[in-house]
Order: sequence, then C-alpha cells, then structure tokens
Amino acid sequence: MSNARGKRLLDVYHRLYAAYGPQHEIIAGAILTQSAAWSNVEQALGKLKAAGALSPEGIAGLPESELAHLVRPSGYYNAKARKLKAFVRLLDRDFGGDLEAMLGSPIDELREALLSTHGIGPETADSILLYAAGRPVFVIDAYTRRTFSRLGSAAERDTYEGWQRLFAESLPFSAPLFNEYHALIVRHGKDVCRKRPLCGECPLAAS
DNA sequence: GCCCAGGTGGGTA
DNA sequence: TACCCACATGGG
Repeated sequence: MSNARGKRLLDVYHRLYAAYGPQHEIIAGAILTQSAAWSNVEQALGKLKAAGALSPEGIAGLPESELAHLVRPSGYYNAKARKLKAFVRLLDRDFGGDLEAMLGSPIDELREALLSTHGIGPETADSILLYAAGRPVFVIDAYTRRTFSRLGSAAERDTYEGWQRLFAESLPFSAPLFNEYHALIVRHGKDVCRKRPLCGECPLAAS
C-alpha cells in the first residue's frame, strides 16, 4: 500500500468521498430531509454519527426509541426513526444487507423496491437513485416546481411524473447533468430568490 | 410568537 | 382521483 499505485487509488477514494460523502449518509439524509430544513438534518446526522449509528448496521442495532431521540432535531422524529428502520429492513430482506448490491441493482427494480418501502415516496426514492446510486433520474422537489413555475415553464401535468417527464424528455440522459442541475436548483432555491423571486440579483431574472 | 422547510402515508368523499 | 391531516424541530 506504500507504492505509487496504492496512493493513487487512495487519492481517488478520498476525492470521491469528499465529493459525495458516504452512501449511507446520503440515504439517511434523503429520508431525514423530508419537509425539514437542511440545517436541522445536519444536526440529526451529527448525532447519528456521534452515536456510531450512521450505518445500516448501526440503525439496525438500535431500538427505534433511541433512534428517534438521535434524529429529533430533524423533526417528525418518531416517524423518521420508523422510516430509517424500514429502509434497513428492505436492505436486509432483499439485498442481504449489502448496500453496494442494492445500489448496483437494475434501476427499475430498485426504484420499485424503494417505493414499496414505508416512508420512501418518489422524491426520496429518486434522491437515493441519483445521489447514492449515481443513476440518471431527475429529482423533482418543491424547489424545482417553484422555480420553473415562476419561470412560466411548469409541467403540463402538475404531478410528480408530469414534472419528471418535462426534464427527462428535454435533457440529455446523463446522471452527472441531472445531479448538478438539481443541486443548482436547490442552491438557487435556498439563495436570494426565496424571498424575492426573480429579483435583480437572481441569475434567472432576465430569462 | 409566527411561519415555514428539498415529503409521506393514511383516511375520507 | 382528489383533497385533508398528522407527523415536530429549529431558525429567521
């Protein structure tokens, strides 16, 4: 491991880790961020990590009540503890507890499995598919709807599928593009444009 | 004090 | 299918 190749491989690992974070942290974050401010989610993730519970094994090994206590800052803590437990049960039951196997399984199969799990709806499922599994799925959230409605580019059908079709049929089919685009929409949504839609500081004002 | 945040599931008509 | 409502904390 002291040779150049080993260092190179470790360097790649650290770069990827710095860019994406551990996959179980992304998944926990996707569930905890449901109808919650990200600053509160970060507090909850910090508590999980400090308790050594930020992993499928950690979550599985904790009573639901203790899990609830740890995720309390993210709100709806009893409901979210139950959802984390449900995800780990799915991982265990359908993929033998192997997260890599789960994330590497066929996209339609995985999406269906996620949607059949308590507490995972279309947005959370697609967040996991895009951000944890790196699949080309466009995530539709409140920021996306708000932003494109204001721009006069709302989906024809105001449903999750309707919005998703709008992006899927109009953009190159690329996970990195979908990832970056959605991240930018969120960034924009949290920025000046929440209180002052399409104001002078908004990069979308003149478009 | 009041309002809202990157949703979801269950119940009712 | 289309609404309601519960679930709950922390920050502006």
